[in-house]
Amino acid sequence: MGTWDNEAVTGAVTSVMASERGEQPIGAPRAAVRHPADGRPLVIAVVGPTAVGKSDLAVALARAVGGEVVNADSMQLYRGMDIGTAKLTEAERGGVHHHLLDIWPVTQRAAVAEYQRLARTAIDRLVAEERPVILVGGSGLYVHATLDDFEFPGTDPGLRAELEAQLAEVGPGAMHARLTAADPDAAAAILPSNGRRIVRALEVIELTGGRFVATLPGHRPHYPHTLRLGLTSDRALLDERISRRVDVMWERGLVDEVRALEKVGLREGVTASRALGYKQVLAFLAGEISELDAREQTVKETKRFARRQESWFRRDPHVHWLDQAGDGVYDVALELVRG
RNA sequence: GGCCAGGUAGCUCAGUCGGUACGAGCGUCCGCCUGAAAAGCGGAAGGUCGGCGGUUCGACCCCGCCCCUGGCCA
Repeated sequence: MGTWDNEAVTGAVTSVMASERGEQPIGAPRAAVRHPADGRPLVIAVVGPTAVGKSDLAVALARAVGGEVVNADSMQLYRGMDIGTAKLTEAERGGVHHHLLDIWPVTQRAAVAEYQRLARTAIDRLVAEERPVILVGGSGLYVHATLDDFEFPGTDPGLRAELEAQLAEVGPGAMHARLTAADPDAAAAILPSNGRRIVRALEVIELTGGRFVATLPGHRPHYPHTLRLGLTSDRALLDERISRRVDVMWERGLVDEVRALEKVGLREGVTASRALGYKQVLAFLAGEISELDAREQTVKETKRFARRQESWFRRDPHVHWLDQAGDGVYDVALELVRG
């Protein structure tokens, strides 16, 4: 997210950056952010719902601490999806190096396990270079998979496609019955209506010959030197920010962006074509809904998404929550970072 | 002023030929989530059925009056 919809907190960013300017050259690591236990540079995570101000906080912290940002937003991984994902512009990144942005073509299906590998590789390298890491993003599963012990059992595209075809044919109920026969525990934990999860469970069971663990693992940190910051916001205020953000997306030319991406296969991209805003604009361009409907649905769906993000991050006991509207969020965050 | 349609959950609307509102979608709140996760799935809370009076053992459904909304006529 950019500063363009963050008037409320821009002042705070500026003040932090001003206080750092001169005494802290950008890019230089500083001893203060090392973890007291092992002396290694901190891995800072910034999480929270969409439009709370995560990206700006990340940049401010990175500058203050001489760190680099690693993206944990599933949709910002896509090349060309800029306006609709509120990706920070070069200028807004303020000279801070950002990793894992624009690495996938919109035709590529996203995969958490792949992201986990990439993110950990990036983090490990930065830590080895003695550089603090700021992991920012609202994709709960991605953050969880990166920061905590989390193993994925593997996948097989052919098998997956086959199971998905079967799901389309017989429906989730019948597939769930199969799951019950193969792995009663998994079946008990997955609702019969959730075709998606049933398919994945069947895939894993067939692939590994074992069982499918249908419950998320606990939050056992993979990196010992981690600080997790969560940004919250009053609901009404957040909803307002979301509406404004969508307005700005339209002003900035989201429709044209989608038109351009459509030419390089967005419509065929399993993951990217479902991204908030993009999905609705695609429907508009296909003549299925009006432009106004596309816009209103984007706002509505984004608000819904924000609720899901909140409930996702709420369960992580390691998160230190900060109210986005609170006085000097950035200073408070910085204090936490410096211990 | 007259006629017609309508006033049922926060919103849009179903519904009962009088017997405790089976409501639905959206919204709200909450939860689940192991290779699409900005995805996928589920649960809960909300209604004195416009107001008053009458008929009836019993009315949201019948009658009368009133109020409100939309349309038509004058």
